[in-house]
This record gives sequence, structure tokens and C-alpha cells, in this order.
Amino acid sequence: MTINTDKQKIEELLTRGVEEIIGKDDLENKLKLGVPLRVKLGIDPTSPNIHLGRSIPLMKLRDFQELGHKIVFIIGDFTGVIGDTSDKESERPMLDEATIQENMKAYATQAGMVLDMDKCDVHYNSEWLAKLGYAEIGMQANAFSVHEFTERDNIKRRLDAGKRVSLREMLYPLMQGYDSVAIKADVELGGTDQRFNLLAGRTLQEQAGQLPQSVIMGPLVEGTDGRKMSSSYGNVINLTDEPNEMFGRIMRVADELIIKYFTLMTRVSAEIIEEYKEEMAGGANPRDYKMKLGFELVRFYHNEVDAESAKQYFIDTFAKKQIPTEIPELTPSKTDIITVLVEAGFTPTNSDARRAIKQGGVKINDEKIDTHLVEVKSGDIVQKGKRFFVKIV
RNA sequence: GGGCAGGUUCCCGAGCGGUCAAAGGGGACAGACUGUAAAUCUGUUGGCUCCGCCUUCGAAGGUUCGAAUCCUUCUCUGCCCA
Repeated sequence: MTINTDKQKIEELLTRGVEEIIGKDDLENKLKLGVPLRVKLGIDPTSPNIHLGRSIPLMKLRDFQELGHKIVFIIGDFTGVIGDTSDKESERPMLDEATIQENMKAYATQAGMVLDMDKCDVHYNSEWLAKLGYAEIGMQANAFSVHEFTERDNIKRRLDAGKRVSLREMLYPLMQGYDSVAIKADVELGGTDQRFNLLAGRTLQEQAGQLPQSVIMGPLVEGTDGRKMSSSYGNVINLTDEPNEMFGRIMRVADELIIKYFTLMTRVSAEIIEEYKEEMAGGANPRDYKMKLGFELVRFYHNEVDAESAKQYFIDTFAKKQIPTEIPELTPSKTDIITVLVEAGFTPTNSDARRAIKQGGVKINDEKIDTHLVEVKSGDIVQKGKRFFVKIV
């Protein structure tokens, strides 16, 4: 496989959505010389869904792959059982094996939406980690000090707050670092919150007589509610989200994040993004750019047709406030409005349904209702809030 | 092993015998506004056969007319000492 050494592409590879690179000169030289690189990304199998935040390193890998480099996925089946602490304020749960297997299968399918998985190497880190004994672990552990570990921001914070930090967690960077040794990584990707673990790879590679890997750190990205995008906050947009859902959730992202999302999650050219930025600064409605963003992402993860219809759906339903043409149907077990709302999944309980009605959030055939003593009939269209519709059949 | 401090509703976090379904914040939902599911403002946020009733404050018992609040045991977490 020949390696593409296009200057422009290398430049973008090293800057777009990159917060910091350690060992940059070394990496840049190799890229320019066309040395085939082994690019590592570790995957934590705790959550089966890839969201847009986690797509950022995947996009980066995609760039590497397009230049002809080898992508190596490390599935943290062994480390997953330990639980990483880098991006958590609390201790992570341990996972059982079956869950990890399931999650990884789902992961591969989704990663395939970004990368050519056939060209990637995939390894489970239990392949080598399970074989290590105390002698090796002891030696690796000697390369680090307790101080380094406790000085890490998040660990320190937990320590200061009097939260529990298990000894087990200290082992995590060693494992992730040893993964790099095992696969002879040239480059590893990760978020800035992964710094310590990424550097551990360099340390252990040197200990093992290898050249230390370069490290590319990407920024962390905020989710729909402004906090860091994370499955546990529920503020994520998943790659598997349906077109309308994906588009809509993007419209929900804060306006300030539009450019950031464009840069990190799409490969729309830097020039165009710059134009968007200037136009918005010049007073253009951010909404329109958010729609472009939504379109681009739905196009990428689904297709152009879906993207177009998701956009149209959004305009019709929210901008023009029309009732959408395609509405899910429901045959309720009883015809009172409360039962309908609950069975449609619009409200979790009867009480919540009453509340929604009281607040003027429920419409039947586009007419607001003000009492819960209403019956529906076949053909009625029930709406809750702005975005939930169901047709009674 | 010993001492101490804690476990509160989706999350964080007040409450420390009645006026507690439990302050405040976050999130979520709804309304207004906006040709954004943004921002901003307002309201709602345990359940139900809903102007009343029922079940919540780590678990199980107990004291009391009355407990999230007091006592006992258990359990989990943290801190300190050894």
C-alpha cells in the first residue's frame, strides 16, 4: 500500500480538531517521508453507542486511513473490566464479559460508518494483558510514581472531595500504555483528558526499547446541554440516531458550538467553515448554519435523501408548525386522552399526562384541549408538545 | 482492629420531631417569544380513580399522638489512627 504524502492533507491532519500533539516533529517527518504508520485507538467497551463526541477521533483515524496508514483498534475488554477513570468524577463500574462482547459488536458496526473496517486491525487487549504476571507488572509500575498519579486533575479532585479512588484504577494507565507496546504503535489518539494514559504508552514503549509513539489529543466537545458530551449525561447525538432525530438534536445544540461541530465532526473544508463563521459574525441567522450542519451529518451517517427529508421535516414541523405527513399510528386500548398519551409513550405516567394537558401542551387535530376528560376517535391526530404526534387508528 | 462523618426524590445538594412530597441548582417536560428542538422569560417535575387519597428520604425493627429528622441492629461509602 502506498502512502500519500500530500502536504496539504498532512497539514490538515495535524491541525484540524487537534488540541495538542506530543512528538509532533517526529510524526510530521514520518508522514512526509511516507513511512507507513500504525495508528492506535483504544476503545472502552462500556457503552455500546458511538456518539458524535466519540466520532471525533474516528474522523481523525479516517484521515490517516485515507493517507494509507494502518489503523489498529484496541478493544479494551481487559481494561474495560478495570474501568478507566480519566473522564469520570466517580469510580467506573466493572463490566462482565458478555456485555463487553455485545457492546463491541455494536461498536464495530458503527465505526464502520466512518472507517473502512476491513482495512483495520482489531485486537482485544486481553490477548496480551491476561498473560502478564506480577514480575512484568511490577517492572512497569516502577516506571511511574504515586505522585504522578495523584497529581492528575480528576484523581486529585476526587481525592480532595473525599471520594474513593481504588488502587485498581492505578493499573489502568499501565495497561493502556502496554497496549501500545504490544502493537508497536506509532501514533495514538485520544482526548485531552487521556493525556496521562497516552503518555504512559510512551514511557512503557521506551522501557521496552521501542520508539515512543506520538500522541494526538483532540478537544472534548460539549453536548446538547452544554456539558461535556457523554452518554451518562444523556446529552449525546448517536451515530445510529434516525435521520429526523439526529437532525433535530443538532438543532438543539447551542449556537456557539456550530463551528466547532463543523470542524470536528465533519470534513467540510476549512475554507467553507471559515465563510460560515464570518457570515454568522456578520449577523446571519445561526439557525441556517445549524441546518447545514444537521444536513451534513445526516448525509454522512445516512444519505443525501434522508438528509433532505429530515431537513424538510424540521422546517415543516417546527418552522411552519405543520402537522407532519407521516405520523406513527396507534390503536389505544382505551379512548380517553390520558391512556392515549401514555400508550403513545409521550408521557411516562397518567399524572404526567394530566400535567401536560393542564399546561396546554396537548392538541387533538390541532386544537388545544383544556381538560383530560376527552375521548379520541379513529382518525384523530394527537400532538404533545412541539414534536410528538400520533394518529389514532 | 479502633475512632469519626455520612447514605435524601432523575443527578448534585438543603432539611435534623409536626407547617415535608421535602429548599436551591442541574437535567427533563410544557408555555411565551423566535421562520432554530438555540438564547431568553414563565410554569411543571413521586403515584393515583387528583380540590382528596396512597407510597417515598440506605435496609429492618423500635420510641412517639406524630419521624427524612430520635433509638437499636444491619449494610454501604469516606476520613483519621494503628
